[in-house]
Amino acid sequence: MSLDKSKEVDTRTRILDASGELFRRRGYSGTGLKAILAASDAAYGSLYYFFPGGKEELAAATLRAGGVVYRELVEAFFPEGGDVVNATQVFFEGAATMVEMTDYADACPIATVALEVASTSEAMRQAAAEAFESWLEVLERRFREAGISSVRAREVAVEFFCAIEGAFLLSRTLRSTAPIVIAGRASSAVVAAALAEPS
Amino acid sequence: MSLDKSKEVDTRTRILDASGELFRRRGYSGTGLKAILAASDAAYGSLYYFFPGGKEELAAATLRAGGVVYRELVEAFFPEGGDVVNATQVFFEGAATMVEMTDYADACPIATVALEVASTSEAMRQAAAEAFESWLEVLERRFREAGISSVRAREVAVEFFCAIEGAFLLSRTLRSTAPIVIAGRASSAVVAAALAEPS
DNA sequence: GTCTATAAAACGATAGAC
DNA sequence: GTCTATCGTTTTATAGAC
Repeated sequence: MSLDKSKEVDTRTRILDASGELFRRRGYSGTGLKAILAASDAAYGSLYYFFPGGKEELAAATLRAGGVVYRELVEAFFPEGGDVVNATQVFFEGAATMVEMTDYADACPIATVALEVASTSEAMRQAAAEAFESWLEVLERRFREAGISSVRAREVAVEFFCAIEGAFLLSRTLRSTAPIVIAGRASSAVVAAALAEPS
Repeated sequence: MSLDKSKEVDTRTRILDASGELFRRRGYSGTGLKAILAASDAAYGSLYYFFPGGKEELAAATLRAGGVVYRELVEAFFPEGGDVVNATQVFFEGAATMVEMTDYADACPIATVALEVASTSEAMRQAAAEAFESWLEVLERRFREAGISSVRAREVAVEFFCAIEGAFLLSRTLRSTAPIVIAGRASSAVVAAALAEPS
């Protein structure tokens, strides 16, 4: 950490930013190290200095970084004590806007790589699992705080996750935001119904 | 077509079967042609004889074949005039069983490749989109026949799709069938609620 | 239709100078 | 910490015999 708050990002961060964008768009195997180095304006030497484990270690770190960014995004949309039904609706609307603005390129930072490596790399699978779990924990906590029972809060969080991830897949494949809009309406209705249940 | 119904499958079919399994488990870029040829006991010459466009044409054909198989699976679970609420429940239960039996390797035959190529190959993206659309059409028709309004039938079909695909992703990543069970209960409840709506 | 040999490029990874 | 040169392998694709 330097003392002055200079805005220049260090090489490690530039590599992680570039790999985050490329892995999410083209997948793990579809992204070459050369492309990452070109996009981050770095050299092979730097990559293997920061990530001695090579491509796999870089990808695991990229999954963790993407997991943190997205968890903070969920926390921003679901502030403590806020209206979880409205937050759900607004979250899906924001997701639809992001997907459309990036021409259906940027959706979930984890999903593509997670499906690729789930059966081939245990280290990467676990990094993806921890990212997903951290999102579910935030949602579950907010739903519980809003008055939903502990068991139902976890279930509603899982349903929320499945809805947005499935909608991302369908949206990017069909090149339409309609699935995200439909999944958003359905999810906010699910949250509202869970709130109305006897606790 | 030979006159006798011999059970030996032709080379083209063997290649498509092998690519279907490998692409779904390891993704498009993660699967080499050599692995496909080894698994199908075929030679380079045969592959380029049947698929002159190379890997991309093979993958597009594989996506179409997987789309047909899965559409027929949905049709088998949703027979004409059957109980769509129960069919939804049983479909998710069957999905959970399949995922568990294959040690979390086989879920959706399209999803992994669809996410990989959505932003990089228009031909493959369209093949995946047509597969997904064909599944949605079957579900939508069955929901309409069961008395759900036209607009709602499409929405419920999309919600069904998002739930199962999101659950597949989470299930394979966490190595747990719980997300599929939760998504199945939620989806059958959604179908039941749509049936109860005034048409 | 099938086979092998091989081209040509891209891949991940390493070594060693600075 | 960064850079380049390079190794060895793997990749997709083609050519030509059969």
